[in-house]
Amino acid sequence: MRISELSATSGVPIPTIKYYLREGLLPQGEHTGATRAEYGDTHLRRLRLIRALLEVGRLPVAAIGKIVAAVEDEETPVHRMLGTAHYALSPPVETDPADEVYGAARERVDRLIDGLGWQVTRGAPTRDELAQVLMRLEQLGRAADEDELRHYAETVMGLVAAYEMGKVPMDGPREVAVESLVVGTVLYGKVFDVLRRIAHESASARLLGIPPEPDA
Amino acid sequence: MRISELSATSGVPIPTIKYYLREGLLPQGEHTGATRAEYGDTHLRRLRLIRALLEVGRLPVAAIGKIVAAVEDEETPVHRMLGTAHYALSPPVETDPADEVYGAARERVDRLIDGLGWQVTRGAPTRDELAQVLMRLEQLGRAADEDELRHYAETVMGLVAAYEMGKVPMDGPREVAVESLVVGTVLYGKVFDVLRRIAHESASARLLGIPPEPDA
DNA sequence: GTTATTGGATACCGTCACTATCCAAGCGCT
DNA sequence: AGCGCTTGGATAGTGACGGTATCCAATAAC
Repeated sequence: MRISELSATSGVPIPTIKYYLREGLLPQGEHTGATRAEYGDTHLRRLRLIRALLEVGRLPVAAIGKIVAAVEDEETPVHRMLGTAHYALSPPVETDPADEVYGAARERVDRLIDGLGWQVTRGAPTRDELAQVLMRLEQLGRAADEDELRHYAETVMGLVAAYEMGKVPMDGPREVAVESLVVGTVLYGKVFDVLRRIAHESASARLLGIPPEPDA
Repeated sequence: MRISELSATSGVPIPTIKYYLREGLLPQGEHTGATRAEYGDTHLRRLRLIRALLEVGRLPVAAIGKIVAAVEDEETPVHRMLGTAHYALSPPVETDPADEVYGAARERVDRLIDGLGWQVTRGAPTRDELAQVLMRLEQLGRAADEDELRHYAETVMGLVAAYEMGKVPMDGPREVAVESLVVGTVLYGKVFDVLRRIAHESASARLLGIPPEPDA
């Protein structure tokens, strides 16, 4: 497959593909001459992954680059690789660590995780991410109830996560494992988010007694 | 409160506050003279809302503008207002409606919602949003199982949404209702998302038999 | 009267994800 | 061999977005 064909099949313009190649998101094609290179199914698949992470997950190109780098470095053990990929999904949280309000929120997060008995690194960026949101909620007068959080975490998220992780093929080739993990995290994350918003609309309509739309 | 004080208390730079005023995200202060205006708690609160939606929810400024406009237009009935706010939370999905693969995904979404008996407008952007994600999942060979989706939707999302909607004070002033709805949708959405990713890490560590970190 | 601040208008900036343009080197067809 | 078209590679430009920076005349406060 030449680049023009790759572009046609994927729907991604050639200059954009070149850009991804430059940024290292997409591996180089197999050179068959000074001005010719051959692309295969891996490239098509990778391209679809990139687009999904960009458009659905709204991940920055740099983060996708990190994920890809972790996959391609054969030295990295699998669990480190999964960690890298996973952490690249957290947007960098810029908060003054000396901020008191933030510190309190962060402590609540640590307590929550410890209380659940979950095995999560101290330095996980997700801890800060969650603390950040809890802080905002407090500032807006809608602080989250700690027991409620714990309840949702154990009855819902724990099960969901365990189920999803079970689907990741750990024994196959490493890039399959990461791709599976990342796709699961990002795309199913979106699925849950949208389902929740759809459910909101329905609940709202019911609550306000809005008559259902007649069938078109 | 003058603008400098508003800036100091909120941590938002003065030029940025001016920018929000220009864009209509923040209502004008009460003019007490040609070169003086007074800001109150409403402004501080609104400012925090804006920052939360921007930084946590990553909503575009234009979307926040729409939400604010819906609140401020007293003509709009409450359920319309909630709808506007809610729909502003969906990023515009640009997909060729003639695309066959997409059409199939969209049908699955409609079937799912009908099957659940949920009351959701035909034109809801969330339907397209979900269809889009399902399509991507298919393209990546990780198509969602329809029964599984239905299961999660009814046992988890339905309950969560009904619970959260119950917290929105419908009888108070309208802007309180919208703010509550929006904050709930966006910030708790993030809470769930992050909790899920944290749970993932824990599940992954367990699955791979990574020893827990010693306490620091 | 002097100094500092304000509201308001306008122009500019940095990041990000592309796009556009060029170019020389082939490839393939005649 | 001649010729047009595509390719890889390099470099520069673009448009959207969320701010910043600068200026200004009109005051308010001392």
